[in-house]
Amino acid sequence: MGRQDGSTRQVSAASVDSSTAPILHVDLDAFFASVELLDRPELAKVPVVVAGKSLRSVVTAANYPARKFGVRSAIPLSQAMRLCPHAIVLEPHFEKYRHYSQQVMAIFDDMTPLVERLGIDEAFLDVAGARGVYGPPAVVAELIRSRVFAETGLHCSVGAASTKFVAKLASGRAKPDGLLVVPAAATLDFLHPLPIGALWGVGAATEESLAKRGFRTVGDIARAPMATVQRAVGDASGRKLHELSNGIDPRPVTTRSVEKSVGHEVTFEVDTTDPETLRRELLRQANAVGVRLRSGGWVGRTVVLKLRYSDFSTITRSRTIAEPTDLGRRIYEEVREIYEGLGTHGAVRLIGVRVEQLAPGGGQAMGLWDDDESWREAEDTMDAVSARFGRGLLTPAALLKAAKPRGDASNAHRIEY
DNA sequence: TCTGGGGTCCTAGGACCC
DNA sequence: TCTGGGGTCCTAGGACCC
Repeated sequence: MGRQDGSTRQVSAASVDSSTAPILHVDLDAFFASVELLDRPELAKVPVVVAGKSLRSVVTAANYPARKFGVRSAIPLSQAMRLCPHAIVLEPHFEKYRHYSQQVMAIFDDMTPLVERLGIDEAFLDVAGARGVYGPPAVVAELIRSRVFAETGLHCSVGAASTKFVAKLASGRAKPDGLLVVPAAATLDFLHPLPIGALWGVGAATEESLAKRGFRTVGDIARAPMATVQRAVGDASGRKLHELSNGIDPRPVTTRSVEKSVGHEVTFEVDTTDPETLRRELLRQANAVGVRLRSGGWVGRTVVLKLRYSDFSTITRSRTIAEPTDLGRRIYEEVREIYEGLGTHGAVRLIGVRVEQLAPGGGQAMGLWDDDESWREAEDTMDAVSARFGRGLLTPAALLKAAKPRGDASNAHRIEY
């Protein structure tokens, strides 16, 4: 606490004028790891890593003791274990994370109607209108932080600023368990010393291409002519980076946009060339995508197959169909045809199915097969029915009975709902 | 023990239409 | 007198974010 940084300060709620910083970015600290530690408080002070149990998994979260060793999200678990051999590895429990996420988001919703969720563990809040009820932004921020801890046991950090971009940077600076207010007048002093990697949309590749042209800090970008930046990274990104560097970010806090695509993908434990394995996986994923389309009330027009080979090279092949669909069966047909059209190929590391160009729709028939996948399809169907009509109306057994009469495995069936 | 799974956005080329 | 330009859709790939 009490970090000093030019004209911005990590503050207690009362000590700084936050009235020009009404955009909050709230970010839960080491979220997955923190949730796991609620059940294992004895591990709080030792390095803890959350990662899947696959040999090929990557770190999904690391607590702060683990980060001291250089362990970060998205690095391979094997690398994490080299960096920190005594780290405790815990398996993720996504249901639990969703539960805590909902609890925290409900607190946000309680403070202001202008909440923009950003994934599972962060959100933007516009609290300009909350002043009359709760006070200025810094007070609202501290209220949120204390409520989140009191009601969930989780710590979060908050950045308060005049724009979304600066608020997000500020919350990162405030971590862990802090609040950083950047008043509007302090924005450029705060931004310009930062490395260009701090800019939204500047990852490893862009950073390198900008570094080659002599850009090191956000201030360097801000002072350059926009056209120079655009030549380096393209028109759209160039304009965006130049504007962000000058503190310009007019994006409002908006309550959730619509989905644009739905997909699933899986990395095999061992690379495979077996067409049967690949087809089976495509069928499973196509069904899962269909279930999610139907439960969301969407139909999609473009079906995408994704393959990653042993050497990590990745291809996508897509097809746009005339009649949008929400049927796993239909998606599978397309994706299988695309796959068959590829001809021979090397060993496959990852396979995925995605459906794009979503539009509202649905309520069509759902396909069922009389093959080995029928049980799974029936379960998926149940999920979709439940999502629409609530649980308890039909049992999977009753559904299967309707779909698969009297041991006759030769006919395909459909059920309408 | 090299590299997950969910996404969004942008670019670039070709087809096609006017 | 052999080649323009704008707009839109489709496809493939890549960067990036959480």
